[in-house]
Parts: sequence; structure tokens; C-alpha cells
Amino acid sequence: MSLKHILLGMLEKPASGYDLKKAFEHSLSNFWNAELAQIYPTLGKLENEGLISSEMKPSTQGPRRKVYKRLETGRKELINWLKQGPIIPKSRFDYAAQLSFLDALTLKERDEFVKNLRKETFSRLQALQVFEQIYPLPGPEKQSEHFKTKKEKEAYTLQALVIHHGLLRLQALLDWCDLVKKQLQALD
Amino acid sequence: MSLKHILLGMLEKPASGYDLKKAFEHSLSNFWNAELAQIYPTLGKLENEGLISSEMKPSTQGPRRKVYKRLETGRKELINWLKQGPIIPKSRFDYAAQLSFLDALTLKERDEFVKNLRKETFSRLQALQVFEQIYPLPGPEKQSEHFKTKKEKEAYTLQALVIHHGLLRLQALLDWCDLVKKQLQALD
DNA sequence: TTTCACTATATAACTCTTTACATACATAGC
DNA sequence: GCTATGTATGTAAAGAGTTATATAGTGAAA
Repeated sequence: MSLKHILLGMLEKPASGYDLKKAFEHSLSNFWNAELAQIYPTLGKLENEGLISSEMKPSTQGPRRKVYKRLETGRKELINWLKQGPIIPKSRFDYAAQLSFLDALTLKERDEFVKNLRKETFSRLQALQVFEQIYPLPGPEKQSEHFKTKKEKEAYTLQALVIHHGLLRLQALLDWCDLVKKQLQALD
Repeated sequence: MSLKHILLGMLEKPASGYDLKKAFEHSLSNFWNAELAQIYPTLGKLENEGLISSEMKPSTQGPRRKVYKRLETGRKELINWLKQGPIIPKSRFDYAAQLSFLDALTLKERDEFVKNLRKETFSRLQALQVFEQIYPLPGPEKQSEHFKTKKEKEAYTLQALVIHHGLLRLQALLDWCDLVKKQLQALD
């Protein structure tokens, strides 16, 4: 189960289920998302397995928080997961499946379909470009003094790389939309 | 549920559950895949809903086949699904999540991780390029006489476009792997 | 003072998907 | 006769994920 390991990885610093959900809603949603209804039971399982521990803490805003902390066993489990090598999920591209059946629609409806896909893709790309400005990739300059520790620079670089994954992916999808538009027009 | 509609779309010509599974294993796996244990119950549901009908037919090889046929109600349901507009699934990129925690590994292990991701991506790209040669995109030439009917050319073009979706996607992933490699090397 | 918005945790019911298993016919090779 | 491979359909059980709902505290606006 990937979510277990993803939560384990996210618990670099102690956090509540609510905190983790917010992290998904921010930058992380580019590669994963999970609902609170899935996060809470999963944290519970991780605690039962002795990989994390919890502590109730008062909150300034609202009810008391259940803050989880990753244990050393949890860190080892995370490393084992990473050592397994990259997990490439099965492809699930609903819109591509839809496109392959698009001849069932009228010309006007087909155009509309592609236009909507392009619009949505562009909007997601723009949203990611905001993060790109916050996390530009480290250049070849010798401004390492910008980072306090090596570990800090490592974490930063990985974050920037994940954002770039989304950028390259969305740009490729945008290019594809343009190709589809061109080919559909050529069909008339 | 997307699988229902995808099977509905695939039933342009009558087919058995086994036939549909084989279609997934061939070209379609680039945007979707489903196990027989999921296909059979789903076909049963579609039949209960009156969207498709079935007929037992003898097979030359093995036991008798249950061949499903899309009904007019099924075609209308497919069209309604397409008219909803493009469905963009939630992002689930396990390997990108793994990358963001990669600082937990040694330098050698990180290199190995990226190398494996690139290798697997390249191998998938090569497999798709075989399909690209069978389904090249229609060029601007006036060789429409190559296709018997307009409907035939439409179906062909859509198929070629879906293959190109995979090509662009995998090429973008390959580019990203190279970027990751470069940035990880720069960290030492 | 009621409503809204936000923080915070949790469960129930449902849907979707995967893995494992069970059954059965046909053919080819050893 | 036995084994392997391929065709063909299905069920059971477990796991993953979504949607709906319940609860509860705080603060700010209307």
C-alpha cells in the first residue's frame, strides 16, 4: 500500500492527520491525494504496526490535536520501500479512453471536448508554475551558502524536481491537446 | 465508474470478456488495464442494466464463449458519458512520491533508483514505438483513398492519437529522469 | 445570536480493484 | 498417460479509495 509509505515519508516532522491532508492540498497533490477518511485509519494502522506513535496536544484553534511521530522502525520501513526501486503505477487516463471513442460525437462536440481538456490542463499548469517560482531548480552557481545544511539543500532539490515532474507532464499533455485539435480539424 | 463506459466503448463490435481482456493487453494498456475478475462482473452489471446483451456461442478453441453486444441504450449511455466532458483522474505517481523522500537513501542507492526508473520508462517507450510504426499519424497528403469510409479514417486517427499520447507522456518522463540524474549529481 | 468558516477527529457505507482460487475444454508434445 | 499451454468463465476475499455523515471547539461577521 503506497499511502502508508507516503504518510511515513511525510512524517519527517511530527504532524496530525489534518496537517498531512493540508500538505496534500498544497504542492503534493501533483503526485498524490488522499481524503481525511483514508488518512485517519491509515495513521491508526501505522501506529498499530509500531511504525509511528501519537500524542494528544492542545490546539490554539479548535479541539485537541493527535500528533503523530515517526519512530525508528518507521524510518527503516520507509527505506525498505525506497530500496524496492521505483513503483510505476498502471496507466489510468480516462480522457484518453474517452478520446478513442470520440467518433460517436458530432464534430462540434468533439471540438468542445478537446477545448475543455486543453483549458483544464492549462489551468493546472499555471497553478504549478506558481510553485515553480517558489522552488526554482538549483542552478550551477556556487550559492550553496543559501542553504544552512546539505540535508536542507537535498530536500529542497527533491521538492523542486517533483514540481518539475508535474510541469513536464502537463506541458506534454498540452502539446498533445494541440496535436489532437490539428488532427481532428484535418478530418473534415 | 469508468470501466463500465470503457467496456461500452470497446464493444463497437461484439466481443467476449476474454476478447476485451486481450484488447487491454495489446494497445489499450497505455491508458487503461483491467483484470478478468473485474471485467466479467462489470459486463454482468451492464447486461443487468440493459445496456448490452449476451449470447452463448461455440468456440473452436476451448469452452463456449459468452459474446456481448452493445444495445442502442448502451450507445446512448456512451454518448452521455463523452458529453460530460474530459475526465482527468487524480494524479497518482508513486515514483514521484518516492523521489521526494529519496534523501533517506545513500548516494549509490539514489543513483540506482533513477537508473531503474529511466530503464523501465525507456523500455515502455520502445514498446509503444512499435505501435507507432503500425499506426502512424495521418499526414497532410491526399491519400484518403487509403481508407474505405470516413468512419474508418476517424477511428484510425483516434487510435493513432491515443498512441501518441503515450509517446509524449513517456518522452516527458524520460526527460525528467535525465533532469533528476543531473541534479542529483550536482548535489555531491 | 445565529450563521459561517475553519480547525480537528472519526466512522459507516459504498464502490472499485486486485489477488487468489476454482472449473472446464482443447491441443500439442513428451 | 502426463504435462504444459492457451482458451474461457467465474467466485471469494481482501485491500484501497470515495462519499456521506457525526461530533466538537473557536472566532469573526452579519
